[in-house]
Amino acid sequence: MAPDSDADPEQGEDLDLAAVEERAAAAWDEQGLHEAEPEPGTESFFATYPYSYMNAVPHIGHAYTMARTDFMVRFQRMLGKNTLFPFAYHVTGTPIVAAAERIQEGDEDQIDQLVDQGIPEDEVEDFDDPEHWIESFPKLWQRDADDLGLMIDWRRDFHTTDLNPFYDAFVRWQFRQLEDEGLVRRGEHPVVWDPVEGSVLSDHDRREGEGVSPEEYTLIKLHDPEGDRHLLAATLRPETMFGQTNVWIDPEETYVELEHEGERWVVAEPVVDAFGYQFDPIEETGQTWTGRELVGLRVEAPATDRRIPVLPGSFVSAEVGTGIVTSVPSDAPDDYRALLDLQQDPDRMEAFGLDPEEIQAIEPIAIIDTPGMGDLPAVDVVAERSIESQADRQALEEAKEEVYKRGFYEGTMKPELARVGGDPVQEAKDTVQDWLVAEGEAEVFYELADEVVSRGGAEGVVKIVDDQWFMAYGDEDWKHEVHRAFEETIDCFPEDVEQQFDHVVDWLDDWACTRATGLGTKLPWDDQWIIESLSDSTIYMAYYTIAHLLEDTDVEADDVYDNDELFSYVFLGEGEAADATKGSLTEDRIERMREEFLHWYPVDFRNSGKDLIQNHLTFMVFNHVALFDQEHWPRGLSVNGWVTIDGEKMSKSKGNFITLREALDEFGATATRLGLANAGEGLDDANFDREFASNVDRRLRRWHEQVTRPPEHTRSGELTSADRWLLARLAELTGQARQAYEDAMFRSALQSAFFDVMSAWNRYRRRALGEIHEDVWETFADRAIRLLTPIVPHLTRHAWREGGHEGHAIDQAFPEPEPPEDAQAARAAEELIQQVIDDTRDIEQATGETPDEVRVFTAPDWKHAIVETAVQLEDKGELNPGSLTGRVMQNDAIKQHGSDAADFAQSTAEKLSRGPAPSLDVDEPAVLEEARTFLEQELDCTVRVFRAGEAEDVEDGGKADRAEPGRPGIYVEASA
RNA sequence: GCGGGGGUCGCCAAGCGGUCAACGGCGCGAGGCUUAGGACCUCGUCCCAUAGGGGUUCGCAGGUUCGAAUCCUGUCCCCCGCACCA
Repeated sequence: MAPDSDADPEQGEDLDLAAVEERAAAAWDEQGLHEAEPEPGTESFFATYPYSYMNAVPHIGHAYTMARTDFMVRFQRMLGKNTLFPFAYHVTGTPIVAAAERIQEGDEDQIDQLVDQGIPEDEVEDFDDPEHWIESFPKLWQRDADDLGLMIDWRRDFHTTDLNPFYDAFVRWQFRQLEDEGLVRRGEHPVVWDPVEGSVLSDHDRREGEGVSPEEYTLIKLHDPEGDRHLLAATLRPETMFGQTNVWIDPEETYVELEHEGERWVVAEPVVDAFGYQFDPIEETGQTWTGRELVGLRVEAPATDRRIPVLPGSFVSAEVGTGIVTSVPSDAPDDYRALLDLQQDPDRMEAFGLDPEEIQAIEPIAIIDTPGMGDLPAVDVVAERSIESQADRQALEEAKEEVYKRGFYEGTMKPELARVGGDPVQEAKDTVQDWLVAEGEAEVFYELADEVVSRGGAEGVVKIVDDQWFMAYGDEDWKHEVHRAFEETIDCFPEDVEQQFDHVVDWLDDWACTRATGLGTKLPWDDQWIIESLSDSTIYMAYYTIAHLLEDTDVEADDVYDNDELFSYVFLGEGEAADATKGSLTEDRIERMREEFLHWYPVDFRNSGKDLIQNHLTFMVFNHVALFDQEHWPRGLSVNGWVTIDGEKMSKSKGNFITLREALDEFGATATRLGLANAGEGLDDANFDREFASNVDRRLRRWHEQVTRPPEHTRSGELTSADRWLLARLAELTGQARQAYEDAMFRSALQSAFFDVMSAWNRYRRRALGEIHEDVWETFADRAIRLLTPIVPHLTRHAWREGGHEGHAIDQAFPEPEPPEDAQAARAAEELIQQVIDDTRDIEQATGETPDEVRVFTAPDWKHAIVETAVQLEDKGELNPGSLTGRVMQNDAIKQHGSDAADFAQSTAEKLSRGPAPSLDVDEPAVLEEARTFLEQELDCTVRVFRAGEAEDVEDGGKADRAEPGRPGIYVEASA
């Protein structure tokens, strides 16, 4: 299409937005607008959006985040920067594989999901192969992103995992680098395990228990000296071990003996399997007991110097922990209530052969000080809540919650306790656990907080793997460098999130960075592991700079694979290009990559949803800091909230889930973009208002008409005060819009660039009585188009060309404010006019009369003189009623007004100390006289303007005396 | 509990020491335009008021200040995160 062939085929017709969008997209394509090439000597702006996972099409939330990135890119382009906005496809991990499996199985839910996303039913079966997802979804993303008008350079796209040998090579290089720096470490890790499949049971493979993860228990070894074995009691609160008074077992349960590394352990029978996954080797000795048989045993408990008895507790369940509970009646309501139950039941004691005297003697031991609670919180809470029995499960759960929370977060250990006396409970917990484990008095054990069932129907268990790889994000030196990056190189949008990042950096610990299953890149030095999805995507923005020079070129993958010299040279400047040359990979080509990287890097703006603060965005900074020179650390991180639809959270069940495709089909690109800009800004959840998106169309048409069609009545020559006012206002709005765009506050930008510009224009047209100055209109149209271009580029391109300009709106410079020289006076004049209108309307409203004639009396010179003096005094900080009165009374022209002058001085001094001074450089009579016709139109009556003191012959109702600078006296004459 | 962010005129939402009865949008009311409706434009939309004013407001209670929606303290409530999940 020739550049001019679209010159307004529908001029005079209704604006056909869809056609406008289509032509703009075609023209940009033709122009190669989206294809970013390094331009030496030009400042670059590299913006990215975290590539999305290719198991679904983009929805309106993705669109929000992507559009914001695009707004910024286009704005920066208009500032003259060379911009790059690339995109890629994330396919690492298990979801795609799992979903493909479900299609194979004919899973209806999964099929429906695909159909809901717009996949034709007869194509659904093709999605039984993960690679089909990887081929299909990127196309849909590309289609929708293009239709939304994102300025993406698709030549640089790619997908992750070893299905893409080039990216695979890049990630392998990255991990070898990290490994060299000692930042990838190996350790133990509890995982949820599918015992049937013999593999990790990831969230996506679960039928039940999504999101459930292992909980850490401490197994306390309660030594039975008689039998030289240990009863293993499971607890979440090892720090309370100082308060043990007894042990609870379920008398109806079977207990078995296990042997592990020479020790004999006793646990309830149902938990034996779980032990098999966490303790290796472990064997059953064949010895078993009923719980009843264990009652009365006396065991030695760690952290106490007493032998404590094993007692029957009906609340004990083998479903939780080990079926053995160590009893801390001071802090555990369950334990205390069970103790009371037993103590109050002589028959039961007798039935179990217990000595009532001994049982009665058991008392809770105070171990924790909690502000606002007694020494024995469990005792207090059981009494307060009148809990009558250990069988009252719900009341006890609530009581436990209350006591645990308060104790854990606010309590401190009693000072007399060994090792942890005086410590906060939160710290003591770890201290005691470490101590007991080190002494061999306890073991760590994991259990699932809730049931997990695999899609195959197997019940998930916890398994300890001992060869898990971690990113060492817990490393203090590394954290320190990351903090420095936030201080020195990174700007956060909005600024507040920097504190959140700091916090995340502080609490972040080592991150399990490999998985046993799913798609991904194999860990280079241990290929049974696959690098997980958050770890293979931390520095890939660098890969964008060269992706198009590797993929879909004649470069052979083999020449890149494990060619670490290549990446080290391109990204780090290490070595020489010649070192990395290999086969198809020529030195020229390598230099070209280096040039691209140096031109584009670092990332200037990375925009994502706020959910990525605590993982991806932080990881990204960690990895950049570890690998790159400081000059290539990220520069800008931008975060936005979630998108709600018409004020409600988007969800499939509510039926308000909108894909980007649906939005585009319903509203078109322009209204969708405007709706997204209007949806929100900052961290708050944004609201995509469908009504706005469909109604904004009308506003756009009107906008379009006004910026493209010259007004009917124009004039030229001298500028009037109305003209100057509009120019001043446009300058002001330009400044505001510019600042808002810079800060990624796009709703504010839209407010200034669109709504406020239009409302200023409306006022101007009335104010100018329909006689529009042709230069002013030109300026208005030019500003309106440019200011809005980052948000609705299709429409502004069209408007720009209709205005007879060459090229694209997007190629124009973003305007500078450039206020006219007399802007201040122009605005003050307009304020004066509006003041008269407002005051008159107030009077009308108060009196209920409709005026026939309004007489406006401007303040006399002597009042101006007083205000002027007041301003001078204020500037010197000497303004008060006395000083002002004294000063002005030295002036004979003022003094002759006697007490009127004194009173006015008094009130002026008071007013100025509170608010701003009225503008004194307005020739009020002239301004009002010039605006008289306008005033008459607005007030719908005759308006006459007088200088105070020059109108003795008209009735002024005493209002002429009221006149003040900036606030003329007004007399309303009404018939009726 | 910890970290972050909030509670503003029916709804959404700006403001974050004086220019604030408090921007803007939606909704609602009135007028203009129009054959009518819609769209558009204007005015109004806490209470009182026949003169541009007064009163009471910005979760609640105190406080600092000549002056507070804005600062401080306390208190109640809401949202997000506290991970190994993409």
